[in-house]
Amino acid sequence: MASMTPRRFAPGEPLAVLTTQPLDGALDYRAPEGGVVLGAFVEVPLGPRKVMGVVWGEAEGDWPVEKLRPVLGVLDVPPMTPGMRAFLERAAAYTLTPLVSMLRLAMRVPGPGEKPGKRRLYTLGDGEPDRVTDARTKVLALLEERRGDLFALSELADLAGVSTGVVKGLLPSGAVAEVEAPRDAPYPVLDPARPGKPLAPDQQAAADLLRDHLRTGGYGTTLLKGVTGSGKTEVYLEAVAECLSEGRQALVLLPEIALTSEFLKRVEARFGATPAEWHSGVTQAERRRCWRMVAEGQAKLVVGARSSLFLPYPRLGLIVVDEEHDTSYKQEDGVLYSARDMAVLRAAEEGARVVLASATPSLESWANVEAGKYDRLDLTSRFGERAMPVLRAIDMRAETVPAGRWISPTLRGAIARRLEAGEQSLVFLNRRGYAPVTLCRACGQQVACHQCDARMVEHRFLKRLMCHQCGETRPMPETCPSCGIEGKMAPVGPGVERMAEEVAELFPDARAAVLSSDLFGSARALKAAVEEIAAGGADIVIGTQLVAKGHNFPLLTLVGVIDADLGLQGGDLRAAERTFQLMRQVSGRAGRADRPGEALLQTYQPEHPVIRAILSGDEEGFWAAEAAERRAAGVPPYGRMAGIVISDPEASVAFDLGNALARRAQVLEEVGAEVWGPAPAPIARIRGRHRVRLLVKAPRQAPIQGALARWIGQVDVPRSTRLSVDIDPQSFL
DNA sequence: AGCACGCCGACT
DNA sequence: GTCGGCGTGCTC
Repeated sequence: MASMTPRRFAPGEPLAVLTTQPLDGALDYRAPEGGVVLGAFVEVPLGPRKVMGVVWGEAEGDWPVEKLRPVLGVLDVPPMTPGMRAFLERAAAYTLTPLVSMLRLAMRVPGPGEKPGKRRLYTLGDGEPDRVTDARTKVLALLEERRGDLFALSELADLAGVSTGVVKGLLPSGAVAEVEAPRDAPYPVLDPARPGKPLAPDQQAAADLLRDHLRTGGYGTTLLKGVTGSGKTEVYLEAVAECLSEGRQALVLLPEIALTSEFLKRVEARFGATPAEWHSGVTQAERRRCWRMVAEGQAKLVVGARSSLFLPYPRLGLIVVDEEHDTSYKQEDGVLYSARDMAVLRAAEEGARVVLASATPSLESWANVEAGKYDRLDLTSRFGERAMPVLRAIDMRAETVPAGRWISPTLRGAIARRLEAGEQSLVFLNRRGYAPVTLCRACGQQVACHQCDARMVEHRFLKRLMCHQCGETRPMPETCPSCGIEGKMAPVGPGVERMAEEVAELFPDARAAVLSSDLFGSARALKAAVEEIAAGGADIVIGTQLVAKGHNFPLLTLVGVIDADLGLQGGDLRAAERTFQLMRQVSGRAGRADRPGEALLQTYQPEHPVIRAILSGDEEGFWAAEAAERRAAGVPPYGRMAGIVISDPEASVAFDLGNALARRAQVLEEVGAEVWGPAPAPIARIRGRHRVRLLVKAPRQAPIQGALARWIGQVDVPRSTRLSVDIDPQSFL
């Protein structure tokens, strides 16, 4: 393991280098002058170019030794550890992803090999610009919004959508400041010995157990389950503290960037300093610093998105996956992986502990506990004796709601009572935009996206129609695109923006606020809005599932769910689980110490088992029933599945390949797997590419990856065609 | 991924 | 004749 002296290649000795170029595997080179160790980050010649790679092992030997070119140079960063290399290989094998794609995830950092010298970075200055132009305003607005961040020149120009000249032009007036930043400064030291918040008895017991696990050492996974407000964070921060005091590194994964700043504050309160941060919103300068300090073992705690699993920790002791059930942990484009599963894989390679935290764990984790693979810790008392909200269904069949309206008289009355009492209400609808469908009252046609097999969604706030598949927008049409008749386009169905309109009509004197991801340009703007609402800046909040994710609204005592049945449609394998989790999460937003909350679910099927399980709060019962159903059907987590999506500009090309695969399913049947399809994917066209899907279902213990690789290896994929394999798919689009 | 090579159709 | 479209193949 890590204690062994690494294999050293003498100058001129052949070795294999894995580059980030999309080649099949590693290429052979000669070790440079001075030699090189296994795992070293190197620069090698590839054709006319210089590319980065990692010394991966002994030479492959399939290329004439006399033709080998020497490694150009060794980068000034610690070599990749054996644990990291093993993790990338296992992750590649598990997800059926080329190893080089995995390596790319691990090397997504600007200039890892550059010497840590000084560089010029740019930030907001205190001067006023001598002249104001559109381009200048863009730059200043960006810097204003991201006050405190340091940008590289080209990065700043890129993000603002201007040329570098614009930024330079703002320097003399002092509106933009140039700073000579020492590159890659170490992070402030976190102090695990600082006293934490006093813990309730059940929190203390859980924290003690997690600390014990870390002291014992070795891999293991614990499911930390606790209702909203039960103090899961305080508990796992104790595990982080133990990890830090042992001199090992810890990683906390959060499902959404918008949650990081609040979390960073809690870390600072606990450990006296802010940890390293890694997600898509972090600047290049900061990414470089983080990557390097992690590699050197100086960054002890990283808070980040799923990609922070691929940072080069030399001494990883703990990975926390907060809100482990969250679907955004599944990467749905590019490399398809589940950060929750990869966290377990990485920890197993590093001999680290995993804590999966959630109020509503995934059925996968629940089943792993049942199977004895994971430990389970429960936090039962709600913090400050906060009671769980009262949950009730509103039977929509018994309510009278006019056409084009969705708030029932019962819900309306409940909101009115909260208004009188000076308390907040949340109107929840998991649908962005104004209306999900726009149709022509003359010909009945719905407006569809040109590029995708999907309806355009009206976003009245943007005054445009938007495709939720490809993001394309176009102006709201006056005349029907199908029949050309004017003035007959009509919105059908509710979205949050339309709910805001209804709320304004029903409660004209109330202050209403809409929280939907597309209404905020940045995580910062969203956070500011959330904070204002939490402080009492609105009486009625209208929100999408964004509001279910960990934000706290202390004044909120009522949650009204407009359509509790929404998630149950579509027949997705996880529809019941998702609805159950979402409803519990969103209901958990209501209530506070001195006033219990209430959650009202508008439903047309109050007798549906899922709705009844949500209302009764019988979680274990729900899971047991859901588990029994999945076991009987042989689907995850009690069976393996893989989704194969074939896409091509030509529908027939995609179908031909799908049929060719279906005909050669013998190799899959040999391991007990079945193939379904090909069939048009649920979204049959995205960005002009026709999509065909096959589903593979196999028993839980079947060696599915090898069989899939052999199966797909039998066919030739045309250049224009893309074939992706999704092991353990979460959504079936 | 890049980048060169090369094989066909519209120009000087 | 030859400029340049982008399909095909190669990189140790």
